[in-house]
Amino acid sequence: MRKGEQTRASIVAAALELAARAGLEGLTIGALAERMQMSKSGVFAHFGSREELQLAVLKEYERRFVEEVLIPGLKAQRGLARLRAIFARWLDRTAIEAANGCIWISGAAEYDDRPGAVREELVDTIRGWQRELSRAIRQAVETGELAPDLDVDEVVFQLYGVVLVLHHDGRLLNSPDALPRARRSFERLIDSYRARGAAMEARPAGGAPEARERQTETRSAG
Amino acid sequence: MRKGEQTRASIVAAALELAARAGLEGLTIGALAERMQMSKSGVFAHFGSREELQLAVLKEYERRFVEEVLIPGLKAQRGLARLRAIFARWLDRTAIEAANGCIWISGAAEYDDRPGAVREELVDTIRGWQRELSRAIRQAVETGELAPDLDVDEVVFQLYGVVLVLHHDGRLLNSPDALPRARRSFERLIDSYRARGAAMEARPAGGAPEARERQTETRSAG
DNA sequence: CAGGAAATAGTACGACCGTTCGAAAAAAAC
DNA sequence: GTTTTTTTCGAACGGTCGTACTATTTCCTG
Repeated sequence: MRKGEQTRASIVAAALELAARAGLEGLTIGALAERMQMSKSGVFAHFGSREELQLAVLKEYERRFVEEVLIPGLKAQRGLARLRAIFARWLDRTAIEAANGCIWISGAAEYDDRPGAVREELVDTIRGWQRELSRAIRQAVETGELAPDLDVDEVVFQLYGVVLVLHHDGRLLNSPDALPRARRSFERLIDSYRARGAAMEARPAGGAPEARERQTETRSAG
Repeated sequence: MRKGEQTRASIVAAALELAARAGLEGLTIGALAERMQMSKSGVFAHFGSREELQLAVLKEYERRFVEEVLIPGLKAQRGLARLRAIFARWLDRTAIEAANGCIWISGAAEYDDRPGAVREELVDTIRGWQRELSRAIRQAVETGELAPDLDVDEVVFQLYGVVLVLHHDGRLLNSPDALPRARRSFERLIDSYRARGAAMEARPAGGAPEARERQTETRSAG
C-alpha cells in the first residue's frame, strides 16, 4: 500500500500548484490528470470525490503554511520580536504568492457563499490562524511591548487587511511597491500600538505572572 | 428598438445580483435566463458573448458604485470631511455587500491570473477608483488636515486593506464586529496621519516613537 | 513464482456550459 | 392593415465536467 500513498502525495502537490493559480473551484480532475500524466479515473480513485481532493489540498496548504510561517516564527523570542518574525514571514510568503496565488484568499471569495465541507474547512483553518496571531499579539502585550488596553481582535483584523491588500495589489494590479508598503504599514500599525511610557523592555522569565510557555502547542483543534 | 434596450437593462440588473453571489465567473447564461424567465438564446442575443455580458455587468456595477459612494461623498466639504464621507459610504456599501458580495473583490480573485478583456476592465476600474481616493487624500493634505509628508499611495493601500478585510471577515467568517472594527481602523489610520500642530520640523516616520498622542479610546469594545 | 490485493486505465453516462441557426413571435414603421 | 425590422424561442452541437463501472496492469506477499 506504499505506492498509493506516495502517488497520492504527489497528486496533492500538483493539485496545490494548480489550485494556487485557478483557485480551488477552478481545480479540475482532468487538468490534474494531464499534469500527472495519469488517467482521470486513476487520479479520481485516490480521493473518491472532487470535494475530498479539495479538502486534501486545503489541509496540505495549511500544513505548509504552518511549517513556513508559524514554526520558524516561534523561534523568535516571545513578544514583539516573535510577532514581527511571524508577520514578516507571512508577508514574504504572500508576496511570493503574488506569482501563484493564495488559496485561502481565493477560497474566501469562492466559498463565502457556497456552503459545504470545503467552506467549513477553510473557515476553521483561517480562524485557527487568526487565533495564532491573537496569541502572538497577546504575548507582546504581556511582555509590556504593546499597549495593555489594545483590542487584540482589532489588531488581527488590521494585520489581515494588510496581507489582503498586499495580495490584491501585487497580484491583480501588479504593483511592485506592494511588499514594501505592506511592511511599512505593519510597522506603522505596531508603532501606534506601542506601550507608552514605562517599561519598554520586559523580562519574560523571573517573576512573570504567567506560566512557562509551551512551544509545541500550536493548534488547538488538531 | 426601445424594447430591446429595456430588456437588456433588466437583464444586466439581474445579472448583477447573480454575479454578486456567484462571482463574474460563476455567472451563467442558463441561470440568468431562468431568473429572467427567458430562453437562453433570448438572453444571449442581447450580448453576443458571455464576455460582453460580464463587461456590461462590470460597467453597471461601477456606475452604481460611483453613484452611491463617490457622488454623495463629493457633497461634503473638500478635505478630511470629504474623505471621511467617501470612506464611510464605501464601508457601508461593503458591509451591505457582506450579504451579497462585491464583484470587484471576487473578481480580483477570479481574474488575477486570467488575461482578457474582463480582467483589463476590472483593473482599469479599480485603478480609477484608487485615483479618486488619492485625490481626496491629497486634498485633505492641501487643506492642512493631513500631514504634508505622507505617502498618498500608501494611505490608499491601507484604506483598501481595511475594506478588503471588512469584506473578508464579514462575508466568509460572518463576523458581526467587522464593520465597527473597520470604522475604528479608519479613524486610527487617519489619526496617525493627522497634521500635528503648525509647521513643525520635517521628520518623516522612522524615529520619534513618542510623537503621537493617544486620544482615541481603544477600550470601548462593545 | 505464484496469487491476491492494490493501483491504474478505459469507457461511458448525464448534466451543464457557451454558442449557432433558422423559425416564430412581437414590435415598429409605413 | 401590411410590411419590415427587432426580439425571442427552440433545438441542436461540441465541449468539459464529475463520477460509476469494468478491465487491466502493477505491486506486494506468502
